[in-house]
Amino acid sequence: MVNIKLKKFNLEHTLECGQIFRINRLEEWYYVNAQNKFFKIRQNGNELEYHGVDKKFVTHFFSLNEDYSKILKKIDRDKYMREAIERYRGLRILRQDPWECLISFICSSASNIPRIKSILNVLSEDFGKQINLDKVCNYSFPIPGSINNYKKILSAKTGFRAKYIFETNKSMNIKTLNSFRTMTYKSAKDELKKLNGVGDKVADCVLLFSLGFNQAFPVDTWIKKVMQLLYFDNETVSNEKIRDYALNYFGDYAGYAQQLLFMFARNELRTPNRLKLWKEGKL
DNA sequence: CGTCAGGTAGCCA
DNA sequence: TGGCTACCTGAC
Repeated sequence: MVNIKLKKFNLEHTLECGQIFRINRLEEWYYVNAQNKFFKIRQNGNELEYHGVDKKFVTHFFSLNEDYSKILKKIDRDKYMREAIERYRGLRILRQDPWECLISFICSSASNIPRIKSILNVLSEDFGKQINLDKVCNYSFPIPGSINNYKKILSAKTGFRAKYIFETNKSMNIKTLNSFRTMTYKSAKDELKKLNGVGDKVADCVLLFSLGFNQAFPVDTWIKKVMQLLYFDNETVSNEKIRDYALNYFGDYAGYAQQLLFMFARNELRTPNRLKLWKEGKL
């Protein structure tokens, strides 16, 4: 059991903001597959209850040892961010396993969440190890080197991503991934982008969600829309320009700003019209 | 049936 | 650099 103020952590926002795919909600419990673990966790006010992992794991995995107030203070730059913070307060960046995160986001390109989930589950069933919790059967994410059957990868409905997964499985390992942690943001990103199937967006996701680069600012379609509207007078600008602007504007914790804005844009401003109305204060 | 979805590689100016 | 387009697949 962990006690943490609701204002400083929100399990639902943290797990449902798209940074992790292998989660399942069953009534008030979240069943989570991550880092070789299969555990369940729920939040009741200021209390976190969990089975299958210990306090040390939970504290680390959910970044509970980060100074949340300090982070919010740094990104709270304007009325837009303030509103995103108010609505999704308690959202934290997870500390995921870099390998699992890398493969997951390679799978995410030009896809959607249900499909990504399905691919990752099939890959785990085919190449991972069985783990049980409460008689619920599940599979750990396959370790580097073990996703080595191209036909099986393809039959997980990975499509054109199959070759990226197959190649990455051959060339990448945990040690190399971990060595990126001590590099500069730019060097680490360049290294990741050497992998086929890894571009700016996927690299930034891996850097932010698993390698500790809190300044990484993944630019996807939602972030692009909301950033253009709020900070570029609704003009079309390149992803690179958006990223540079965000890094400069939000600073060391730009990644937290990205997640909050992403949630806000995706959940509440689905249509461009709503987005515009919101900016004009008419929502 | 076309379009589109949390992108990227490859090609060309 | 900047601007295309094809790419697996499945849900509208």
